[in-house]
Amino acid sequence: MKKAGRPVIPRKTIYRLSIYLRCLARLRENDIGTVSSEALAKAAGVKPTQLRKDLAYFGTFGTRGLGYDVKELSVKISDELGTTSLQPVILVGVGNLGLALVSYRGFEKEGFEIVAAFDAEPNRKRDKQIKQPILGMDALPGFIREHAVKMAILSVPAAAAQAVANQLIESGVTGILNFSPIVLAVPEDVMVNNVNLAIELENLSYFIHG
Amino acid sequence: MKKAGRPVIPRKTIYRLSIYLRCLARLRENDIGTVSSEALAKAAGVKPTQLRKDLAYFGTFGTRGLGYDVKELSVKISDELGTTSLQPVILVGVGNLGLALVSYRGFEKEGFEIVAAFDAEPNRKRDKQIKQPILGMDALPGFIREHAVKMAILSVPAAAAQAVANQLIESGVTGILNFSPIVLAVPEDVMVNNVNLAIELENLSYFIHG
DNA sequence: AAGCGTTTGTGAAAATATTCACAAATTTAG
DNA sequence: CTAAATTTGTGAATATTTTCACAAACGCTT
Ligand SMILES: NC(=O)c1ccc[n+]([C@@H]2O[C@H](COP(=O)([O-])OP(=O)(O)OC[C@H]3O[C@@H](n4cnc5c(N)ncnc54)[C@H](O)[C@@H]3O)[C@@H](O)[C@H]2O)c1
Ligand SMILES: NC(=O)c1ccc[n+]([C@@H]2O[C@H](COP(=O)([O-])OP(=O)(O)OC[C@H]3O[C@@H](n4cnc5c(N)ncnc54)[C@H](O)[C@@H]3O)[C@@H](O)[C@H]2O)c1
Repeated sequence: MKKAGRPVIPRKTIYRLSIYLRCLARLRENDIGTVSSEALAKAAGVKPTQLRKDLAYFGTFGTRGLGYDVKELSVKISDELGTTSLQPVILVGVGNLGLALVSYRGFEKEGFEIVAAFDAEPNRKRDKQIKQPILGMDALPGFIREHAVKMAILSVPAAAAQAVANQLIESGVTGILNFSPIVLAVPEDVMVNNVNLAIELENLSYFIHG
Repeated sequence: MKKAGRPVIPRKTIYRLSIYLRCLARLRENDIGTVSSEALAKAAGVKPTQLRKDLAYFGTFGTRGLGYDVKELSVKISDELGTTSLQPVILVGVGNLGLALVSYRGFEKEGFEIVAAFDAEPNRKRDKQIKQPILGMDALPGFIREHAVKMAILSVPAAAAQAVANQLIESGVTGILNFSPIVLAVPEDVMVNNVNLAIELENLSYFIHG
């Protein structure tokens, strides 16, 4: 679960490293060679000391008096996050949301590729204009094992989510990005990241009202 | 920004209250009248003490020896979150993702209604089978003011996100659910919740690999 | 090559968040 | 009605995360 022989890096730090990586990418696009912790932190929406502390968990990359080399820091963070090679991901549930996700071309440049989609009714969905194959659920276990897929996006209705999650885990998936509005019960060696849009709205609503 | 005259409730607690509310809803569907902190915490994926501590921020609702009344606790949490009345939300950017969100019928039962959608090219989108009107960006400021809209879902391309956010804020929006993969710069009385799917995948990837 | 200005890296301190431990309240069984 | 069994609510203890404060390191200018 954790990188062996290395300090345990807090979950929140890992999350922020992803943000830094995206800010650095934009600096690179603008041909900016070096950046100070102050400038990068501002772009990422955090405090400079937090940025430096985050980086300190896995190395020292800056030059005092100057700042960080944009390209070098990008590579170091990528290395740490393990996003240097393209990772295969599958998606289950090609409905309204699933289709939008499968069509999205933005994941590839961030290191992920949705290699196949699965649905209980694959034939109804086959006419869609997407490059991935849409397969039936019977093909799921074989595909996962054959392609050594470790991550899945789950966008089926809430009522089906736990059952589908069980199938995924059974076949070897250990990371699930769950869009259905329920809390999945999973073994502790499986990690679930929930994206619950109603909760995000509710949260916003609470904090913006007096 | 905060509820006046009440204790400050941590952001993470507010987030979990939303989760408890959804677990309670499912208990209600199953006609379960009371629940212990242990059972509810298990359903929500947290520890019982944390659940009790979270509730303690804004009241005491349980009966010792018995647990919580499911219906009563639901109402109390809803009250606290302010989700007792339907809130209007607008969406800007009716592309692949935006269309899925606008079509989604699940928000209403959670207290939110997407009342209108906006796009730079509304006419190209008008053939879609959705109940909301799709309007041009020129109609945005008027609509926001007229309907006193406070929250917006932003699903435009990254390159347009900051400019659109500025327009929203200018017109009176104070809460933005941002799907574009950039960090928005906003005044401090405006709150942004980011949903960045690539980061969620990256995060999963980190923790599942050894 | 010396001095100045800048910016990093990091222990220590402060702030937050979680968990523990247990008294108090209440139900249930007898 | 009493005693045993539960389960809450919460102060105190831990753990985690963020922020502070400043010495050390480096580039740049002269
Ligand atoms: N669409 C949104 O904007 C949105 C927003 C928030 C949350 N969600 C959640 O995301 C999930 C998907 O939403 P949606 O709007 O795309 O729903 P949808 O009904 O459009 O699509 C669900 C898809 O899952 C497939 N499916 C159903 N049972 C299955 C099973 N057992 N195995 C495999 N596939 C199965 C269906 O055939 C369908 O294609 C839901 O849980 C929903 O609550 C969606
Ligand atoms: N589709 C996905 O699954 C997905 C996943 C992760 C992130 N995102 C992010 O969500 C956002 C939307 O993604 P998408 O796939 O729906 O993109 P899209 O290109 O399909 O849709 C974008 C829509 O925004 C409209 N638009 C463009 N500029 C505008 C402006 N200035 N004002 C108003 N409307 C404007 C376009 O007309 C289009 O309808 C992007 O930022 C993308 O990076 C999408």
